[in-house]
Amino acid sequence: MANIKEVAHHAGVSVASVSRVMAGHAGVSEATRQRVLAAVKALDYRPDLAARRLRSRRTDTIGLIVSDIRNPFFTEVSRAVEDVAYQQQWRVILCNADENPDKEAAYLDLMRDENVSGVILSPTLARLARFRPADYPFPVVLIDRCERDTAADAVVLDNVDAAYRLAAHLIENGYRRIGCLYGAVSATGHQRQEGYAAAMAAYGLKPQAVAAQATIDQARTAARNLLQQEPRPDALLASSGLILLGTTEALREAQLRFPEDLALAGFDDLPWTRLVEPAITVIAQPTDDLGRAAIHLLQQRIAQPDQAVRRVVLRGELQVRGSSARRSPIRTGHLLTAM
Amino acid sequence: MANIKEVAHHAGVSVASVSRVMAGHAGVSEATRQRVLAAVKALDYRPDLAARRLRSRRTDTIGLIVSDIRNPFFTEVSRAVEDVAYQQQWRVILCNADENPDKEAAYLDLMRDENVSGVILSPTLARLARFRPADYPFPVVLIDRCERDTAADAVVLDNVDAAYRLAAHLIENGYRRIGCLYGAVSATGHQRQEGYAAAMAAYGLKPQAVAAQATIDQARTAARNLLQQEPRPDALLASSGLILLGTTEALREAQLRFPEDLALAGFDDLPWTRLVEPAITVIAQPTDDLGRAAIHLLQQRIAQPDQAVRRVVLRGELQVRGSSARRSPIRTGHLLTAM
DNA sequence: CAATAACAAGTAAACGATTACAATAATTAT
DNA sequence: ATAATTATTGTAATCGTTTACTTGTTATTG
Repeated sequence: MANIKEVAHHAGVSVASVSRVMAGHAGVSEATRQRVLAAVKALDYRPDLAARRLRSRRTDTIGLIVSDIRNPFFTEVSRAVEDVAYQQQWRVILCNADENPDKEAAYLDLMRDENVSGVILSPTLARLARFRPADYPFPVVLIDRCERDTAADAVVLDNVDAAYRLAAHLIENGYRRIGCLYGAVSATGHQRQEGYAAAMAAYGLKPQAVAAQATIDQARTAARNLLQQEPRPDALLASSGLILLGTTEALREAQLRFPEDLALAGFDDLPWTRLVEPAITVIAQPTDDLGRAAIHLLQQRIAQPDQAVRRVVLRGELQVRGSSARRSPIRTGHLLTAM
Repeated sequence: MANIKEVAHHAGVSVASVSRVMAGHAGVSEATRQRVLAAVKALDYRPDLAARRLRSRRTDTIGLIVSDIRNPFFTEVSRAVEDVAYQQQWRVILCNADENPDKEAAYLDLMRDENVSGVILSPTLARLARFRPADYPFPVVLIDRCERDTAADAVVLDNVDAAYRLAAHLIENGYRRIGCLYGAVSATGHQRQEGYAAAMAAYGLKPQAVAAQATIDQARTAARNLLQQEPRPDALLASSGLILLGTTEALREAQLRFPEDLALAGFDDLPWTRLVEPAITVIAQPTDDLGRAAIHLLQQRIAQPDQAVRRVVLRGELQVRGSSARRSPIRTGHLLTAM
């Protein structure tokens, strides 16, 4: 592979001129620009990124640390992030921390080693609790998870609001003993549980929330337990796509039909929620917007390290489907007038 | 951040010794090793990767180019690849080529710029047709797609065999007019169609295959068309998870029940295939093994550039479920005796 | 027309590691 | 005890860029 010296020699100019042309800098005449470009083409020259990064001290690389790319929510988000990044000639290093604080720490160290320009992070509960941007040698934008008092750039769903609306929808459709399965290991799960509890309280109902790991298997087990309760819940709210999946499996297993035996609703508008019969009522998350907003925030922070901290809060969209269909009119009517 | 010089000075040794200790090379006494380690700790030193890569001319980075990470098959594979890679201190650059040859070419150029140690590639049809490892400045391992005569390292499913078994299963369960929806843009789709056609031929049945883009929307449209045919197929075989999803949507839309109105079977054992009722018969792909095998092949190729070309062929596992349940005994008995 | 500004192009010093080679010290062999 | 060998350590060149600074030209201005 040709290097900058050979190109310079071939074009009859100095290496500085070649560098300037490659970087698109001003201060180079059209004539030399053309000669350089010709030489570049003739020699099939491409600047060496390692050398460039060493000298310029910038990598144009960002880290994306999520819990697990197999979680459809993160799959979508990462795709959005990568699309924007590559369009702007940035590289993305994707890492799966598996909600494991040690792994998360290891990946953050790796980001330091790579001298990344910035990181988009979906933090574990432990890290989020004491998160301060100043503790990191690079800009960080949080996604999906953020507490009310977190002083950091972040892009999140309004989880409390979304869960509130989802629970309120169930209540208004006549359900009373609504159980909630929420993710124990993330701030998001807690906030959704909070929104659910608030809705229950607003309608004078007793909440019954059960924490579960955000995996299909754990959710299935947790749902099984909830279904053993006496009296059995008449509706179930799942705080994420994976938990909804596990919960639905538990219902199938117990041969319970929705909405006849109990209603079902959850988060994340995944294709399969429209395939089961009846289709499942969900809160759709704007994953694409979320990913794009995150990388844009990051870019702005990189450009202006001292700008004020920003938080982008996105609204989830309630998709009403058959799984939460209105209950027998007798009870429903009663509630609606009581409101 | 401290650099190697400062560490050397702090430890009272030369930079060479520090470098040797960091690289874990032999030829350094235990005494100096300890002094260096102490200095490293004291100064919180981490070697600069850009400098190391520039000088050593190796990046310990691999590229992973797939069509779309949102395709669950690739989501799983990439997760497996990343797990193995990070364990060995390698970096992964993930790229989505969207079955677009131009994008694919752009990403391969990027791999060259990054001077990657190797690439794991799921090639477009166009590239695969004239694929020669020697055309690339880095080792390449193909995944998911590979022709019989491709002279390159590859890890693939035995697609023809898997599709044959899936089709044979339908036939043996009494179905006759079996339609096949296969991915038009990938070698995999074609091979699965081939296996399907072979099975149909073996049983003296007329194949009816329809090509579709491997997206949910396109598959739904294609399935609609197939369902319009007279006489209507009595079974449908979908050549990938996404196509199966779109096909299932089309069935729901047309209010057709499986297996009563027609049987259904496909590829990829995704969680939702067990959630619909009845559950769907599928070929499960060993995505984890596939990812691991790919990165291991790549490592061996990097270590021994001249070793013989290898192909790893994995077997899909048939998961029989309700969607392909045996048809009315009259016809079935007839066929089984005829075998 | 001289003085000054504006612009183009070149020179050479970084950036922070690795590594070939030389030099020295410590062992072992004779 | 000396030579030969081996194990450590240090010196300095090198990887391929970017960029501050210098020099040389050309255009502008009073």
